[in-house]
Amino acid sequence: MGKKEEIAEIFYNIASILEIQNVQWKPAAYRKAARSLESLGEDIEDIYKEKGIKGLEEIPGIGERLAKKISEYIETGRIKEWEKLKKTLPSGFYEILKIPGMGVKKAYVLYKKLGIKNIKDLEKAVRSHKISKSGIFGFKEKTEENILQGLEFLKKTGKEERKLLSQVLPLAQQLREQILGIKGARKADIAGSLRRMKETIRDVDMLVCCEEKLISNIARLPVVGRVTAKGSTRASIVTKQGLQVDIRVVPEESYGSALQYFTGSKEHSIHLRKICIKKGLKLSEYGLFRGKKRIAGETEQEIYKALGLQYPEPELREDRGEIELAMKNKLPKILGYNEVLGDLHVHTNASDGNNTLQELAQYAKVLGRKYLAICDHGGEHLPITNALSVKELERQIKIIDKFNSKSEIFILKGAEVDILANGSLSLPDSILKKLDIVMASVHSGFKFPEEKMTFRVLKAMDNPYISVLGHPTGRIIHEREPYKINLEKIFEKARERQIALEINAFPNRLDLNDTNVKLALDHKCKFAIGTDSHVKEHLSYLVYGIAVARRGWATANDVLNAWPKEKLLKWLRR
DNA sequence: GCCGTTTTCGGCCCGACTGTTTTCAGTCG
Repeated sequence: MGKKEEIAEIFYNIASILEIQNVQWKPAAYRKAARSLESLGEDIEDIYKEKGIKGLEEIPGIGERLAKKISEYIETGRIKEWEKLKKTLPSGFYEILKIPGMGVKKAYVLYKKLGIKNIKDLEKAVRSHKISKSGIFGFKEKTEENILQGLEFLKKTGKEERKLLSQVLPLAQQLREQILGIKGARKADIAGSLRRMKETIRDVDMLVCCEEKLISNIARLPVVGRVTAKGSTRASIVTKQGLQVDIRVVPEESYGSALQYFTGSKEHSIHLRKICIKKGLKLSEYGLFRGKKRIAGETEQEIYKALGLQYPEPELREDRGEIELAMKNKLPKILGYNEVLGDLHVHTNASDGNNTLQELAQYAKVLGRKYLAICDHGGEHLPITNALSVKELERQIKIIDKFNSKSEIFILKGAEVDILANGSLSLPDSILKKLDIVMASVHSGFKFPEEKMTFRVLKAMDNPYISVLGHPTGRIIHEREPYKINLEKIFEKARERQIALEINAFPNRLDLNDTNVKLALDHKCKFAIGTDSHVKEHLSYLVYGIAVARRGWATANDVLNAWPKEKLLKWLRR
């Protein structure tokens, strides 16, 4: 858990205590601040280090008071007010709140009436039916049963991390197809964070337009493992693969407003609703209303239009300034999923890949790619298996030239060279200058202190033959934190030296990530999307890199591989 | 406690489902 998650957890807990104390509004403010911290792209300590308290106050939902508390935590490792507040409740209390269905109110009643202080107490009380027998107002057998289910769920999934976008998207698309296959189902769409293509997903929101009675048929589909709730317009299911899906049945006339609402993000929707209130309108999942009259709702487009806003693509809806720009009709035209023509990071079996150049090229052609950059690892004595020596790379260059002379798909001659500890590269300039594209990446010394790491990468970027900085932060989702590096300095250098930043599309890398892409765009950097394929099937991961670019507000002009081959080669050969 | 093209004071998103007290509070998204 990083610093910002730690602070967010404290804020959530403070919100719980204030709610018990019946304090008005503050709990919501603390929760909003906590959510805001969790979704923060940058490192909270970096922000504080660079811009101080003022920088913290720029974070949405953080004002003067909370900024102070955050700085106190960063400086001293604790928040005095929290240390005082937390003594009012047993330390295990906050764990109980993580059980689905258990909120502050219920947990507090159980603590006060039955002395339940932690999850262990709770489980014991439930199993011995102490709660239902106690006669406490509002707690009977069904409540007990639900707590037990919640406990089981927490035990099973509590440690389970959010799933990768790539694991969820195909399953959700498959479920959507099955729903559309039910007789009488007119429309079905993925909403929620999955529609916004977030890098990780907790659960899926699915919208369906059909007769309400058909919800039972959906609950009986073969992919469905368990039904956890079912009403006339909503059902919650868990698929056999363990994916949580919330399904909502929506009438035709409010399909667009429902899609808008359930796509979120929550912050985007709340911001939108506030604008509505100012205009004397009301927006809900049932439509946009003036008084009782529905003035829009069938499509998302007509809702945004009625509010005087440009239509924002789902990937933009994070309340990161898109609403303000949409008001002024100044939203960027973000990169389209069909606009990327090639893949700029592919490995063959010459280094650590599994497929031959020919197999990769053929599969890329099937996927509609126009060009492909082969960037096998290069250099001797590397911590990377099978890196190519200068001789082997020279041989590969000849093979590619021969291949290109009689192939429809164009192969760029490239290499992924290693940035060594001192900032030098794993291959000499004499071979680099013979390549079309040189990607430089860090593959060792991930624990370097920030200054050493930044210096090392900056030094490597002074090499005249480097065209792309590979996976610039080194993070691997669920496995490895990004290494400490001053990205602002890297971005400045990248613009100065005209080096593109990779958006590595491999599903557990996605590096740069969305917020860093947006930051780099402020520095006017260019990007190269690459799948980092090691097997030909990986070539289809391109979509996840495009999603990151879109979420980072990049346009086709900002992304090298959205350019035609000639323009790309000209840029690379400057 | 945050926030500002009506406000530095006075607002703060909206609705479904659940269990239970059969009218509504709690929880969730």
